[in-house]
Amino acid sequence: MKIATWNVNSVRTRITHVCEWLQTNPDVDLLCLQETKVIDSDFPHAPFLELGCQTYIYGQKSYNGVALISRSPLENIQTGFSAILGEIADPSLDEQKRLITAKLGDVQVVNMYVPNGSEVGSEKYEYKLRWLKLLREYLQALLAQNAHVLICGDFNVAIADIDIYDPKGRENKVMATDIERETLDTVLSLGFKDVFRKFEKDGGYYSWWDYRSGGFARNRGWRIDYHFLTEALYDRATACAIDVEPRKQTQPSDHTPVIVTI
DNA sequence: ATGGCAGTACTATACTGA
Repeated sequence: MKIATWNVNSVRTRITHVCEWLQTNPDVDLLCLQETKVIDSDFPHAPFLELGCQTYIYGQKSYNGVALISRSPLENIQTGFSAILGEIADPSLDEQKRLITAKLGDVQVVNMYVPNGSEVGSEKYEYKLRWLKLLREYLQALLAQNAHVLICGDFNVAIADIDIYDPKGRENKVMATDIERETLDTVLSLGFKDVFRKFEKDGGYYSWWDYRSGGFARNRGWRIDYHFLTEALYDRATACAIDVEPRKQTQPSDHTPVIVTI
């Protein structure tokens, strides 16, 4: 089975890119989208249905939004923290639509769009850290119910210096501070492993490049989109690849797909 | 050191992203 993750930076603007990519990659069973940027009633279902895909969405106006595009029907779709955790102490953590989960075969897939954090020390940065702390509780609950859990998406954290084209000064940069890394580490310590690094030990591989200053042409990127797998799934995985082709096209998303084969 | 690019909502420019 192949599961892909892709922050498309607006599913409506990127609809042609996404559908062409699904046609070029017919063996991808499930595509996890982030930053759909559309309310549910305006989601472009038709192009996906025409490709024989099922759509499961969780969106909001202008910002955030996640979706699952699947070749076959999925089961147990749940959106937001509270669907798993019940009432949460800080309801603001469910106001932004960033989290959807479903079962594909024996794998519980979690598709997420972690908050960016804006600037170190800002209100948004604190929100990101609180969001990640609640994510730990959420995943703990899912792990109690499922043997195999795969979490993927835009994590907005480069987990190691090797995942940044130029890590100089990263201690004070959002997406790369020690606090963000440690907070995410605490989540992953529940038993998740970065499957990309099972197959690739070298640097220079990224999933996001700034639109500005020719970031992609100069390969000045960051690896912030991941699949983290529980142990048995990690062992089963046979490949994990970043597909840079969509990033080369005109009017691309600033992120490109990452695909794991299990 | 700074700004640079892009999408949305709106209809000029602010907000957000990373």
